[in-house]
Amino acid sequence: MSDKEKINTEEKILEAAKEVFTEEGKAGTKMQMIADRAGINKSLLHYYYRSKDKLFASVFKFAFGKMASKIFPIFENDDHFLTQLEQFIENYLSFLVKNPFIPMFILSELNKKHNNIAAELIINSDVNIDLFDAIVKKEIQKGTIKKSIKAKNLLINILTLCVFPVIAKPIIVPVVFNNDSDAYNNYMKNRKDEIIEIVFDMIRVE
Amino acid sequence: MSDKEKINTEEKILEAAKEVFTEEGKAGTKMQMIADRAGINKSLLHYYYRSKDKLFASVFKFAFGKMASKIFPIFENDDHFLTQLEQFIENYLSFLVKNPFIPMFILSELNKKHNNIAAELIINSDVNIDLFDAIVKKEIQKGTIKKSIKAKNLLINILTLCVFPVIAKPIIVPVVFNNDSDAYNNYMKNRKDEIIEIVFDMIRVE
DNA sequence: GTCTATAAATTGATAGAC
DNA sequence: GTCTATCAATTTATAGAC
Repeated sequence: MSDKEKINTEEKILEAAKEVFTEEGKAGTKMQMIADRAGINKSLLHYYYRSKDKLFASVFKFAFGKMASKIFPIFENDDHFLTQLEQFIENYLSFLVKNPFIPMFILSELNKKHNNIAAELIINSDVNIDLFDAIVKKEIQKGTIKKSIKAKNLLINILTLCVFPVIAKPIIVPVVFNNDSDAYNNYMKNRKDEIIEIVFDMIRVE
Repeated sequence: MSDKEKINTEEKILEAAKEVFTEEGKAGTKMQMIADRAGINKSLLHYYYRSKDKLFASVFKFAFGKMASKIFPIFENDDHFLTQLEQFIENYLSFLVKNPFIPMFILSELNKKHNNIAAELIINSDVNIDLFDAIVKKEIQKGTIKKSIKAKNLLINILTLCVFPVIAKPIIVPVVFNNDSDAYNNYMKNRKDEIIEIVFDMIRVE
């Protein structure tokens, strides 16, 4: 059999594994579910990925990498800081709405005591906030944002405001919007402008 | 054997189940773990709670109830709205820091497609935001807060700012604070004042 | 590479002695 | 009420035919 088809099967497995793991979590995922979703035999999962742990590691690594890639390179262009901020929030929110299970999956697995695999992958990643730190410092010197702003706090607040309404959807829809999904969707449609207003108020020079 | 000891065993099981379920999730929890944590025989779990599903339902109900009880009655006194807001944020944050796994547990289980038990318990609960809605409306009429404030959005934003830094701790500590736990703890110590400043800025009449 | 068959271990749940 | 023993089902993983 050709190399091309080998790649296809391996890819099919990984795609199916991404779906099932992110939807059901590591412990809730069974190898049979992944095989069914990929439309192949269960044995092939082991042929390509050896064990459930190794397949999970691949999926978690991908999910965290995708999340990080959406967050960290966004301030690498030369636009005005406020423009960058606005672009980031729009871009990140749209990513989250399209991939609502990824942040929940990452946070949930990291909070489990019996999942060292996930925690170690984070520690061994080279993700950091040095770039964002430097940009904020520069903007403060330029006088475009409030002097008391701390980069770490600002970043956490921005991510907070974007992520939470997505992962809390199953509780917001019934409790806040009386099971009216359209009301929630409409709320999320306006969320970008709301976040931008809040964040701009945070950093505005007084 | 006396009624008193019966209650003690049943309680011991429930306490152990709360710990294990919230830490490891439903699928990640094994009945043996709960028995070990409670210091009793595995069979007793079934004697008192019939099945894993029923025990999970008890724990989820408790967790959601505890969370709701911390959120919703706080605006039922006659204090000034801003004072109530400040008290709520302080109270809720301190609850979250003491019970960091409860919000993650609730959100994680609700986001799983194969967990109808959790979703149904939410739908059948009578939690709603009518009271908070009414209070915000009244404050707008009194002119103490901005006219354009929407109660639903305000509530989501407040909860967002409180909950996220707690559930995202395992990612904030390594990525934002370079594995410096003390820096994170210090950040959380100042979090109350930071949230209050943000929220007051949101609702301030211009 | 892909399948069937099956091993080996785990786990939820029950029976029955005390 | 609490324990030991055990069942039955599930699930990860491997062996071996094609």
